[in-house]
Amino acid sequence: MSNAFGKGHHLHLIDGSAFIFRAFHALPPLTRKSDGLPIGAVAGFSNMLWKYVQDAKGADAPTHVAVIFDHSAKTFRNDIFADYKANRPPLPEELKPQFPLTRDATRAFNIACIEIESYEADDIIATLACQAREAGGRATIISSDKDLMQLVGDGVTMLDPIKNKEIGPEEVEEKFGVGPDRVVDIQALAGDSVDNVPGAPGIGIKTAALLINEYGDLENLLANADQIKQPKRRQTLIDFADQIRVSKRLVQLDCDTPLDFSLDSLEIADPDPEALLGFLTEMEFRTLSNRVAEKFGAEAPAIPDKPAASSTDIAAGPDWPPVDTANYQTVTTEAELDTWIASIAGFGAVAIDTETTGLNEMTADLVGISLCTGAGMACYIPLAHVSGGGDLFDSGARLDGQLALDLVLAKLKPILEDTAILKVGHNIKYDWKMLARHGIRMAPIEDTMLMSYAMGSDLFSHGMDGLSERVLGHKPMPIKDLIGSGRSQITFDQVPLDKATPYAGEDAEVTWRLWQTLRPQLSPTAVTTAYETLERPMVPVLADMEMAGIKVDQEHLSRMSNVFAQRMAALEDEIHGLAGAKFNVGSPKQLGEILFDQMGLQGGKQGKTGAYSTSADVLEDLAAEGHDLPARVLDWRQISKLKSTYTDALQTHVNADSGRVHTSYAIAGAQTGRLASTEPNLQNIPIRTEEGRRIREAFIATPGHKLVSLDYSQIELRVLAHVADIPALKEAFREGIDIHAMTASQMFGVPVEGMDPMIRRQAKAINFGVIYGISGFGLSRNLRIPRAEAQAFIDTYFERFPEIRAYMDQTIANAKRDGFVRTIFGRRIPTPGINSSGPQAGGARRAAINAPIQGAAADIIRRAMIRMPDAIAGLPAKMLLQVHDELVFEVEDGATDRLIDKARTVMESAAEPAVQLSVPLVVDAGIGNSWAEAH
DNA sequence: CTAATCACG
DNA sequence: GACGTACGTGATTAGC
Repeated sequence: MSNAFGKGHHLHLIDGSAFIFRAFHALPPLTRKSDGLPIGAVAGFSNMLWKYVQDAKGADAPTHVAVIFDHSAKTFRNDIFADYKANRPPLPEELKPQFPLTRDATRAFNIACIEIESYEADDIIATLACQAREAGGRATIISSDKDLMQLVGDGVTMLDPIKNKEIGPEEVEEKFGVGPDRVVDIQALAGDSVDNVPGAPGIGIKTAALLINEYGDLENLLANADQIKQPKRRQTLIDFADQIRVSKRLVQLDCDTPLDFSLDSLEIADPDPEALLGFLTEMEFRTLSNRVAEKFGAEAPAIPDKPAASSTDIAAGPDWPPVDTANYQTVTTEAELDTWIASIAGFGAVAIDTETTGLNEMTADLVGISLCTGAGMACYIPLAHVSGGGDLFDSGARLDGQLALDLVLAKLKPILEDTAILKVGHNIKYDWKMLARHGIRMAPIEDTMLMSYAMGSDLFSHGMDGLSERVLGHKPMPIKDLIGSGRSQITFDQVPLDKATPYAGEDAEVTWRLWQTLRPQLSPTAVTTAYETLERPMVPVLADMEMAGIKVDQEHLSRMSNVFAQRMAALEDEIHGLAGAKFNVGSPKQLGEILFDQMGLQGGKQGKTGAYSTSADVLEDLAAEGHDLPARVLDWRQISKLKSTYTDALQTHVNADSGRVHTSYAIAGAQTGRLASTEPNLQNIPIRTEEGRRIREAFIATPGHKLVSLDYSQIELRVLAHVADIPALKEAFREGIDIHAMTASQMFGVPVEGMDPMIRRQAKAINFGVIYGISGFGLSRNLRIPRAEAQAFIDTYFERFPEIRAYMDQTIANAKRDGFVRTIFGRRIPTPGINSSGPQAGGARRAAINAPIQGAAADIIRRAMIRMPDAIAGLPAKMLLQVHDELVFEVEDGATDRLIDKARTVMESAAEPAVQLSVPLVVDAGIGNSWAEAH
């Protein structure tokens, strides 16, 4: 088919830019392993081209093909209208270096690659489509861009590559309400916010279609605009006629782009396997090169699956062999240990992992330590292994041949505390605490879990096994293989050494490799500062807080449990009486059946499971209608919750040695940068009800001490005022005005003095709603007011504080562009699902709006906590707890005022010097013998 | 092991 | 124009 393009020929025109952006947003931020070059969009683009090449054979196969790109942002349309496409967000940094590579990819596939200065891809596509048509052939535009739809018809069709659906004249008419030949008229009228085509204000596609169908075309419409019946519409068309004509010139695609090649040069040709595989190998696309090689019957190119040496003194080794767990040394002599110590000192860094008898660092015992200084260079130092269960007589006896724990720790201590030697761990807080219990305070440290967290990838969890599998392509042996699970589970000290050494050594080596791999990626993802100032320094601070624990009055809890038990029994009797039957009050299923089936109360089925909802909301509504049973169930549930989750459970967490409760904080637990508290969770101790607040009386200071609580006042609203730059809000915070009253005053025009508490409550709900990405529905439910009323509140709010809207729009745009948002301190927070459609999209948007606010507040208190130990070093005081915006200290009786003074200063200036907030931070303080008194 | 519920900021 | 609906957590219990 080498004759000139004409009848029987079929030209495919691929919208290259659309492919690139789709690839960029569809894929996680992949980087080339050898040098960290961002490569995700190129990878996706190449995959799409490969798929295209595979599919483009068959009945309706193209004879000619080209991929068309935009050359640069500035085009001749900017001469027509300076602001054309002016509100496009800037290109993501990671994407920029990928543009030239997508051209290389196109050429590697042996497909014509076309771009022309000062013309858009759309112009070139239009011109080529025209030429194909005039030559008597056909053209298919592979794109879903609505701007190209005007070209459809008469031998030209479009193909939506996502839905794999053809777009013909019918589909165009469905979208625009007119045929392809009038699409530009519609676009000229309706404008386009994405491309910043102004159009006519207040006229959308629907109205435009109505008008064009009535008047035939745009010129006729404008000429007869004075006959339009609707006065506003008439005036708009008369006033904005010029702007509409300019808009038409912006959207109109002509067939006169100067081309220096002919259609014939676009004739399809098979790719040259060598060139294609060369390109894919250079990009290090393993899967795709294998596929391509298989197709061509060529040998799959070798792509090293190891990262290259990073810019560090410590050689990573250019060619890591696969992890080999068979040859790790079991260190059992002093000489061996000394050799390792000398080697670590020489390397200047060591990956370390501790093996223990349990998951709780406060109660587990140290069993052994593994170390790694490079690929294949790992050892395990057993310290407290015992003989296994196999031998009844010997079981539980300490195994011979192990070095003494005290000796090993004494020898390791200088290395582990040497400021010139890095200690690398995965979740190193655990190991830090294990060693701190033996008097070793490791420094300096690195934590690969926190590196992964700081990078803010939503691709995988930050646990070592998952991270290793995905980052290193290596699946570590599961701990279950050694200790089993369930009833027959043993502790690590019972694991025989020939199994313990490979396992423990592997953990250290994987940690080492993760460190070598992740650390060079901190900088390209611009999270080095976040990692170094917000994550890593938290480790020793939290470890100290967790080890300190808080004193709990166990008898107080026990007494409360007894009281609660009696009240629950009484309530159960009453409930059974009201129901006329005995049932498990704690079973939502049984309760639902009693309420809605037996008693016939109103309240529909909910959710996928078809079960009735018996949530507090539902029960409260029923109680308000005067039903006693749901009211009693609500009482029962409150007591039951307090008993089972707090008064009972807390007692079991009192440490036998310290008599205190030691929580554990997850640094990488929450997406937003907040901490999470577990075992027990001390961040959700009741306070909102009088009943629950009494549980806080059980958290007490040790004799001669007080508990001091300092909490940030309205920190999230202050952060919002700063990041969204809302003058009215900032002013109020600077003046120290009641912020909710101010909001109410602004919205409802009432004076702050003598304000109705009801009005203030509504304003408060709106203020919080804004932080969460408010909706009329949500607010109406929260305030129990009609939806329309709630929506009116929100409208007024946005009118009074227009900056909020701008902030929200900007944040969502950033999230869509990058797949993450950042706090003002540089923390990166992933926004998964932000580019999805469907019901989850709304949730993703609200999360994206909330993340920089909640995250910045989390950053601020982290910064305060990190500085706190030094700031209060001279005082007889310990920091014990963090509850998101509150810090709790235990302080000697005479030092409370000095502590408050120091701690408050640190907290109120915590944002500085990184960020100079435009609102003051205010910290309230309280002192008491119990947490209830102090808060 | 998941869903429902409810405790906190 | 419809559709679903406040953000972030952890612990407990029921029930498959």
